[in-house]
Amino acid sequence: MSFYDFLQNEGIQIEKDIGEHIFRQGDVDTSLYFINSGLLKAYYLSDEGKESIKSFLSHKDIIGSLASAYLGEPCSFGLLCLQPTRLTKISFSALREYSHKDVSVANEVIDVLLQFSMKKEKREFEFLCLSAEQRFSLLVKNTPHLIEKITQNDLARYLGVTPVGLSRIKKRVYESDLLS
Amino acid sequence: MSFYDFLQNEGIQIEKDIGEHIFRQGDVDTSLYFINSGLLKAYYLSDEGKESIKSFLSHKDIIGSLASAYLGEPCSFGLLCLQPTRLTKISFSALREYSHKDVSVANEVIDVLLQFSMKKEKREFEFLCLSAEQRFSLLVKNTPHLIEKITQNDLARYLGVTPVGLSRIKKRVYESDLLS
DNA sequence: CATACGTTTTAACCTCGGTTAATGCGTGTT
DNA sequence: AACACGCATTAACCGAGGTTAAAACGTATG
Repeated sequence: MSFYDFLQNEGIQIEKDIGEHIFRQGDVDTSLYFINSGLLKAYYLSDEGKESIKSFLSHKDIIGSLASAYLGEPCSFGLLCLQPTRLTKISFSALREYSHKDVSVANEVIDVLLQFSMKKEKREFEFLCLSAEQRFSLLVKNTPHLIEKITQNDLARYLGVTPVGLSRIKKRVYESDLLS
Repeated sequence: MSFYDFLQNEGIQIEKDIGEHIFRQGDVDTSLYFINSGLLKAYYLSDEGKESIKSFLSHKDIIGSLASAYLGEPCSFGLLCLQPTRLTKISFSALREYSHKDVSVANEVIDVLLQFSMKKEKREFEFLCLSAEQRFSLLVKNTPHLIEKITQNDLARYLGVTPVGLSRIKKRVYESDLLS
């Protein structure tokens, strides 16, 4: 038994179109979602209406609200399709039950969580140690394909600046590129 | 068999004094450390000499470089004692071996990783969505005991501002508190 | 006591990014 | 073709925080 067998056996296939939500901020959703294809954004919405993007998700990513699945809290963020998306929905508690019975599934879950933790540590590092301009340049270097698929509004809200701010950053970066 | 049995049986007790390092940025260290007592800071040092503090660690926290333990990379941050500290050092790979043999240990590791992931997501949220002033106010509210133990220099580098900046933020916050 | 060292505050100046608003640029849609 | 709508850029103004340096505090240590 493996994690992917679990996905096959226990997962529910879901298809969503552009603009549709998987869940909304404030919902209780105790599922995890494995993305087969498409593109989504996980985003926070403040009381004042300011949107901030937590992450973009695509093929092979796994997403869900841990606080909701693990603690039963309402989701602190929403999950929205930017492209038509096929996902496999699984129950977090069912996965935990399997993990208690099956040591190899448990260890695959550990691997998933280790990958996830390292990803979050990397983002923490970027916010803590780098400027918005450095975060932008790094993103251009590391995931140029992603940048082509999303609007600059969304890219800005992912980097933690406004669209106006990102436009200025781009101008600075590309002008200094011309000199070198 | 439980995770704490593992700590007892396989762990090595370590004592360190103020100013001593557990490991330095750039080292390869494939251990995890359980903190019995004391206080540490995990911190990044940039090429230009700028320090940024990733986290403060104390009683019952677990720390280690995942990238180093899991992938064998050099540690991207260092770990330094701010108070005399007693730790239990365990081998990451030994823990992984135990997890492969013992389903209950594996599931405790899952719990540890879930807690860790939620902590990192919370910090991501704070950098992405909140101002330095809001992060400071939240820290005062949530962990007032920590603030008494560390210098304002370290607090600033944890919040992602300079000590000068934090001094201004404090002044603003306390002056607006007087009014209410 | 005197000195030295680290911490915190304050001040002056500057830079980056936020805000608002106007303009221009696609790309549908009717 | 005309219009509307969302996206991107630009400009003007503002504010938060960075930088540098000085001053005000401790609190060790000789």
